[in-house]
Amino acid sequence: MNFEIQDNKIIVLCNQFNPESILQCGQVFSYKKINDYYFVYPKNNLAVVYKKENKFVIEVLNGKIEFFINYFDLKTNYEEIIEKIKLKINDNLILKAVSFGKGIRILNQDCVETLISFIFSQNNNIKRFTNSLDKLRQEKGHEIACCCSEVEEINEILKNQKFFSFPEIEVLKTLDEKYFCHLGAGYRAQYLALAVKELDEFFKLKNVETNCLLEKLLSFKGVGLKVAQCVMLFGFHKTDVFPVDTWISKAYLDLTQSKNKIPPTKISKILSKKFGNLSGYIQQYLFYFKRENK
DNA sequence: GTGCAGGTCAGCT
DNA sequence: AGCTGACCTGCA
Repeated sequence: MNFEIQDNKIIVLCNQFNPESILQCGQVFSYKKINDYYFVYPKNNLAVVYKKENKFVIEVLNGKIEFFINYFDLKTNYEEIIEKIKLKINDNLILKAVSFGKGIRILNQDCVETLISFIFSQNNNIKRFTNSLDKLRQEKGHEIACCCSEVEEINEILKNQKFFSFPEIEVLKTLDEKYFCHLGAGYRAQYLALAVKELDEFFKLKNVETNCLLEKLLSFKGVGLKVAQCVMLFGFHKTDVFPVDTWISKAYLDLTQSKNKIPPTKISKILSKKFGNLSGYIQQYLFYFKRENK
């Protein structure tokens, strides 16, 4: 077993779990690191992750234990995935990236939250659009109530720190272009306004096959291949896609030791064909490695 | 001040 | 199909 449950806490027993790399590897924006505590607030849930007696603990402050077991993908054996990667790949850079990103897991995030977040992210800087997302939560979500932690330092932090839920679909549907402009979305505001109108239909796309899902996502204005694949990987756990952003483009040049620019669509095609359903995992390792070692 | 940022679209060949 | 320029705007 990868974990055990004690009251409202999940004690992580496997090695392949590191909150730093999980949260920093580019898949998620709904977290905050305060001192050595990682607060995560997907949808309307709240948990704090920290180290205790050499083990990581996920303390659930609001929400169900089951929700966070699924969220952190704790039932998947990442040792096995890494073994498969090592068997299949002999490339030095990728092996280095895998060892650097030890403890990365692909979260099971809400597809709506992922879609909205990644539309915000296009051609934007992280600071700016995470501010926009925080503002969206504050204004259209609600404050997440939380129970007392067993750690006194966490209770101290919670005195001054509020966390807000991601707005419900019913609320998102009412937001217009003007509102998204007010959040600082810039020209993406119209994309967001169009997207929220289709959320009822979008939400039903679970269990839809990869190609069909991709087609649907690309039909949204403002969703290109990169955002579509991020939503597929992070919001639908489709691990057979390889999102290519600026970091992966750079990593690909290292990988092939070439200096000519190659179109992202082409890179994505080549890499997903090569790595199959290991693509998503390898993408995360490469992204994290390249961004942390600029 | 000014150049950029986890891409995408429209308008070309 | 494949390439190119324009794009909101807060932050460094």
